[in-house]
Amino acid sequence: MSHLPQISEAEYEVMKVLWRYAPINTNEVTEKLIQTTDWNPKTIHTLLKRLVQKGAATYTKESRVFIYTPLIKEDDYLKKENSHFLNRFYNGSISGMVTNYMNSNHISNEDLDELKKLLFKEHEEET
Amino acid sequence: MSHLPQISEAEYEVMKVLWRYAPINTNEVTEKLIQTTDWNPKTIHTLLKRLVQKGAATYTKESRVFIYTPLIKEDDYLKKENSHFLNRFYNGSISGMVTNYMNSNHISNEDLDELKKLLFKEHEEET
DNA sequence: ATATATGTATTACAGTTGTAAGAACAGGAG
DNA sequence: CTCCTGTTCTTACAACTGTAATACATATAT
Repeated sequence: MSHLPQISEAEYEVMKVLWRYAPINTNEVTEKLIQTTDWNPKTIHTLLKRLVQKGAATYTKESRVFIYTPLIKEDDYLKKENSHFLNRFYNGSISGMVTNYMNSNHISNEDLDELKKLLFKEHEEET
Repeated sequence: MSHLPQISEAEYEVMKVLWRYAPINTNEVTEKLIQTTDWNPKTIHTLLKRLVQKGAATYTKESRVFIYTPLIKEDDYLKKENSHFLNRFYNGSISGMVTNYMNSNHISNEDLDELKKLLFKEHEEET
């Protein structure tokens, strides 16, 4: 998978649609996105085109219509963004991030329980 | 504190120096940064200037030399970036982020222990 | 065959960012 | 008082982004 292209924030919104619904054509992508954004369809077309240029997605032609498929995996991309974020702000330490988050933001009980479950599971695996 | 200015990645590196060492003059900032980056001093000067323009920092003149001080708090900024990151990639859920991280990246034992400590503490407080 | 409509391709344009170079200015040396 | 040197200020410029508008091409209906 060599190295992932850099995807802007708006482009990422488009990628989320591709990851969830691909193969999906231009109009369908547009429909999905105008439900969650206020973007002009032309804008969405531009973003799709840029994603193809960057190698993040590709398409096949179904007569005159383009049908898009992502070329990079969501997990790989998230992994990259995680690392980048943690390195930038927390010197790579996820516990540093969680510490700061728990101190500065309100953490919901659901989130807290979920975290505990995660760690208990991990703990059992180790034992 | 109204709303925090948007700080680019390179500018953030400069802010870290200001947060740690302010009040600090141009040359001192430059010295610190050329140890950790390969930036030209001119580049650092530009970044300092942009931070002032954006309202992220300010300076006083000591004869011809500028002495910088941050105007925004590191914690506030981190909090903003945390939220932004979690909303963008994990729908605001920190447990989602930790889940993904634990599945995709190797987590060190130190980090894991640290996380557990954090959660146990929180747990005791609740009980 | 041709017009129409609907998709795609090209072009636009300002703001941000990375990365500096060059110009201008002021304080200290002589 | 003048010049040098170190500081700051102005300008540069391309890539990336957000946000589209306009132009072009082609499948389908008539």
